[in-house]
Amino acid sequence: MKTKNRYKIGELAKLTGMTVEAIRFYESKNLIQASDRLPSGYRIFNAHELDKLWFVRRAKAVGFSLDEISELLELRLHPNDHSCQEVKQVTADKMAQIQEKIDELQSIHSSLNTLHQACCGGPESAEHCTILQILNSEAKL
Amino acid sequence: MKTKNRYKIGELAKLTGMTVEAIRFYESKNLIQASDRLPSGYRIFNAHELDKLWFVRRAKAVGFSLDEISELLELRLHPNDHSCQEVKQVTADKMAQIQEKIDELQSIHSSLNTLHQACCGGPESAEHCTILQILNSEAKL
DNA sequence: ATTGACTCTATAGTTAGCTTTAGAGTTTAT
DNA sequence: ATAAACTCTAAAGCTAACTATAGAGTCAAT
Repeated sequence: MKTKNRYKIGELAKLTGMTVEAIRFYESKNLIQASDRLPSGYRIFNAHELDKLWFVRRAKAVGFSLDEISELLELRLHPNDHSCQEVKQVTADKMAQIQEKIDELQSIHSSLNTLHQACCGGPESAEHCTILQILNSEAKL
Repeated sequence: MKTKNRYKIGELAKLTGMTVEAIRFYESKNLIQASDRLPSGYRIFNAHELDKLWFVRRAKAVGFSLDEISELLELRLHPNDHSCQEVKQVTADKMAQIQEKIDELQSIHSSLNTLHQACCGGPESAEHCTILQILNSEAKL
């Protein structure tokens, strides 16, 4: 089964839940590129660009700016050592940054969970009553 | 050892790495509150407000809006079932949302790691060369 | 063949989250 | 006691990331 490979901008919008205008905006920022144009000027996008749009959505949801997303999308192995060193460096930096975000999210998640459990008569309900108090008391462990 | 409990706005700024103006802005949005004012009008913040500022910083870094952060900060157990149900609901929703973010971050992290390893002669360097290709190939596993 | 849905470019407007500016008073270190 | 550093309010300005508007052309279904 072959997957479709020519999408008009409105189709992309429906598939990704973005607006047509947002997609044109991302194109103007070079996050994606129309793979073709009809004689009328209509943009045509291929499946690869659709994948990129999904990536943009996901990366945005976790707090990356469009500039950072652009950097991630442009990361690619090249067959020479110069760019290889660059990729090693950038990936290492980004991974560290992402790991920090994961850690933050996990501690917020765990605080929310404590709050959730303490609801309606959990054993901690007397001592802990806000996210901050939980974050602080957990930090002391 | 008692921890300090009266901070002027400039001290908070130094401690948290925020600007004085940003802190006043957060106060204007009710994310934090001055616990006191000097006769001169100078704001005085206590240690609890300092903790809140740190929370704001961390939550912002993982993509929460100030409105969402405000919601999280206001979450607290109350001694009646009505608000308890609300807290249960809100915490459950936020936890699910956070878990999604963690999953996104982990898949991006793992793609970056593959890219990182493939650099300079890793075994995958021939097949995979961008984040997207890695994300896609991993999705197929 | 025509009409309704879609797309184009260009430009202006919007919202969130700050930053800057201006002018005036306050604190603190010498 | 005075100057440097800090703080105040109010209002305007800025950047990122869109959204909306206008006017014109295009496509698809009847």
